[in-house]
Amino acid sequence: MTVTLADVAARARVSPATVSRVLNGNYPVAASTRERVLRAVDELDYVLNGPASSLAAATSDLVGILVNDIADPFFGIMAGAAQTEIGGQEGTGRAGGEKLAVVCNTGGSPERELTYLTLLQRQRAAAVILTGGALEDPTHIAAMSAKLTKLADAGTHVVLCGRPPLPGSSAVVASLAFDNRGGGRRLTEHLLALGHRRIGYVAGPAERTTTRHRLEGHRVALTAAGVTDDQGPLTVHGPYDRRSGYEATLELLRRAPDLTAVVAANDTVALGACAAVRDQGLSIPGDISVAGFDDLPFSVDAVPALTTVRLPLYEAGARAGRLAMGTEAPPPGGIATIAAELMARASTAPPRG
Amino acid sequence: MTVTLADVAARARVSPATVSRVLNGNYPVAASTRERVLRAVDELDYVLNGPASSLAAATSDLVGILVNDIADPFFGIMAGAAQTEIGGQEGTGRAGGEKLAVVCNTGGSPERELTYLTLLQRQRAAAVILTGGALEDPTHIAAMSAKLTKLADAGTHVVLCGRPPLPGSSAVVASLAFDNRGGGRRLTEHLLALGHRRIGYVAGPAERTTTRHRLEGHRVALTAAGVTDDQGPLTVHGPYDRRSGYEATLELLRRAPDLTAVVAANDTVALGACAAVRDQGLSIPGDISVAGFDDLPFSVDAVPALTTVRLPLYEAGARAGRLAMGTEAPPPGGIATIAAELMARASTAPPRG
DNA sequence: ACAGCCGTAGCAAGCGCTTTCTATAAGGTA
DNA sequence: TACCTTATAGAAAGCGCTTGCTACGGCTGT
Repeated sequence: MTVTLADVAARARVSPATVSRVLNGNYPVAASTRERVLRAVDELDYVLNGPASSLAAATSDLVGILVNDIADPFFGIMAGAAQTEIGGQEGTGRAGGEKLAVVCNTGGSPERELTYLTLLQRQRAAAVILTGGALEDPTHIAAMSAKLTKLADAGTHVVLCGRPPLPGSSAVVASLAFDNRGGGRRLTEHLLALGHRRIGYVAGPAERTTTRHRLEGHRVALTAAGVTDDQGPLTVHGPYDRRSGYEATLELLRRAPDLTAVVAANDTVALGACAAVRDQGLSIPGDISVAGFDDLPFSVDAVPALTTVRLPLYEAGARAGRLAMGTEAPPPGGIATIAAELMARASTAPPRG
Repeated sequence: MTVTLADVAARARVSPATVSRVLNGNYPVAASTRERVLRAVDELDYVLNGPASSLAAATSDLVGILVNDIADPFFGIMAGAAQTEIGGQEGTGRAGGEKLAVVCNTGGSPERELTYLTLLQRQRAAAVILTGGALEDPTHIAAMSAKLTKLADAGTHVVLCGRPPLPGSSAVVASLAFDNRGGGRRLTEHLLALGHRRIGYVAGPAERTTTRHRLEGHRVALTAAGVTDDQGPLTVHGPYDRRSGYEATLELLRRAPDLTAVVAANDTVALGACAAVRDQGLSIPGDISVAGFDDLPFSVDAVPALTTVRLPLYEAGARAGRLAMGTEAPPPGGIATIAAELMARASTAPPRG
């Protein structure tokens, strides 16, 4: 029923060892022999048994990419870039670095994150890329550190992309972190420069690094401008989705009717915020300025075009992919910070009057 | 270094067979023994060797989900739903149906599609879900049919989601196809009912089933309304992205200055179309009505809210996941068509004058 | 009280491949 | 011509797990 290496060997009149070597291309095989083997492979339509191969070689060609929300382009772009870098590298033959880059959706759940890591560990994955913000729960951080250390010890490359280095396993992983703090700061500085003083902030889930860093940047800017007073009430937390932006903005408008600007945790949230502002009969940016974060592709097409902070998601994902493959040297100390650039567009303007 | 089953067995003072059975829970083991084994597993921090397990059992817990573009929420939503259905099913213990649901990004490339299928075949995947439109190239169809048949023969469940049944391997796979034709027809009927007669169409790539079906629906509606004449010139093909919508719309406007409506291949394309219309100094829907397809989450937030055709992406993905798991009975004949619902919103209105 | 069962656990044979070590045939050198 | 490289192929020992079959107490039934 199933064609095995031995079948191919028999047909090519060589030993199984030779077939294996032809397929893996890591040992000299005479050209004529190789050709005979390759022909047999084709004729029998042979497909390597991955598990058997992985078991014998004690390695696998699986690369896992963990994302918090696969339906969010923020992750899709990074994951796609990484996958391209990993899967598309080979052009010559059938043999060689055929990696299976796969993305796993944790849905933001710490349990699923750990579960996926265990599953990948089971498979003896060649590499693992963790994307997006991390949870700041101490228990979970400890569990993750332990897990990642174990993975790294087993030879799995671990790369963090868009996620700050994890305390406790710093040495074993490469980390590409976005400058969320700096981006957040510049965004709010932009608003302050326009003259805004009453600025609402729709933050992401409280326990995520991304959320905290962006918010910190925001506050740093505010403090530097001396707008420190009534801070608490003008910040609302919620998930990174459209609906959260909508509801939080309504809430902010209720709390502070004199609001002149809303900064959202990301572009998706900003879209919800825009909808809320409009549904209140207010105009953007005439009555309220709105800003996002990430600069996802749709942001430039929003009406009005969304002021936001551009993160080089594709480039970061690609680099993470290369790091995972060992194609690119890790940054000094294993840690690199990726710049975030302010994109001032039409959704922000000086406050009325 | 690495902890193996035998180590656990030794520590628990049982045979390896017993440990295996405890872990797999498919054979009676006395409660006291089980507990002893479980304790040893914990103490040694044992992680099953996936490849070895798969090899011995001749099955794997990998489920592959192929998508054309991972950065597109259209696929993200379906894939996420499927993954939830597959990965999230187990709540009780550590053992049992722990499947590793992973998504693979083909980027729309037929080679990569085949490559991923081979890779999954290597891993003896438990199931494979193919999402989104298929390429209509005969060579590729034949290759896919052969591959999928082989996969199915090897015991892999094959499910198509948002993709019409493949000729030649009909019996081996379950197929959930969207009613793209019907949706396309109803959308254009809506525009016709509003009074539009000069309707431009920004189609997707010519060789995809999705593209063809939506376009066919459009033409059926047009023909039924007697608007058959100058059809060709009012259709432009391009990729399923924002930019294509922008450029194609500019082109359409150039070709037919009397255009009163533009139908886009999907919502993302529609967003580009809207941008183009606006950049020409025209208003939506005052001067030009614009419609999309898919009803992605952002469509309702567009300004004006986008008229589109709603596809139950989440439900379809979840169902595909269940089909792949064997949790749900396949539809009669293995084929189900999923309804598409018109969502008439503010981006379409009667033509001026 | 003895045969026959049921419930558990162990033995041992692989699963299909990789890889170390060994064998052999050329080819080169003295 | 005899000996030593070099290039290439084969033999065989696992990799760590699953599972069919066997073994062995303790019960039940008559």
